[in-house]
Amino acid sequence: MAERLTREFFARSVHDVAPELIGATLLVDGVGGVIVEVEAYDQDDPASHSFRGSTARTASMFGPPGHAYVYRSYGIHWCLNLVCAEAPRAEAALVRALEPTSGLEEMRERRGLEPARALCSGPGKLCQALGITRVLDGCPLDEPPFELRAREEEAPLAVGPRIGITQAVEQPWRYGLAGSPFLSRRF
DNA sequence: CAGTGGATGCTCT
DNA sequence: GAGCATCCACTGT
Repeated sequence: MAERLTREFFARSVHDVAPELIGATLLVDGVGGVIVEVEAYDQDDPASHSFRGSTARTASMFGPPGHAYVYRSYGIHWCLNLVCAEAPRAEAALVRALEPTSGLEEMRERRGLEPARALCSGPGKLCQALGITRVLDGCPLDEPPFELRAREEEAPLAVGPRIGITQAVEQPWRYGLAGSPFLSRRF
């Protein structure tokens, strides 16, 4: 059985943690799958929510590592981040896509009938499929309802620029499982 | 296919 | 009151 990811794993630079998350398993109440795409955001990054300091919305990104930072995007979607680095650093990895492996029926109930490759292929989609909302903002990742397990083997990485941002567009801080059909977009 | 625009709510200026 | 770390439906090839 793969090792559980604890606070110590996340208490490092997001630029070290993010690529190691590819291939890890993320479950919420037993529903989820294998992480195939993440993006790194650090505090010196104009595209990061932590760039302009702590606010009510971003407080959990400034909290201890190994916790969730959940925010609403475009008024409609929820997005899940895994908080990295020790305070006062504020870094996080945005989980952008999963390969669904567990609880497919529940995901389809939440998102409607879809092929497996479309259930979690985007940050808003996977939060809907896993039932992630603001309720989980600030919750520890090593306790229920979360279950987070390390990858069993090193994963072939794809790297590229991040998606949907207007600042620091050129930084290659998007990581994916090379060749996976479950990505939000091809690299 | 690719490209466009609407929905929607909350934060910050 | 603008602007979003998005998604989907709709258009036109």
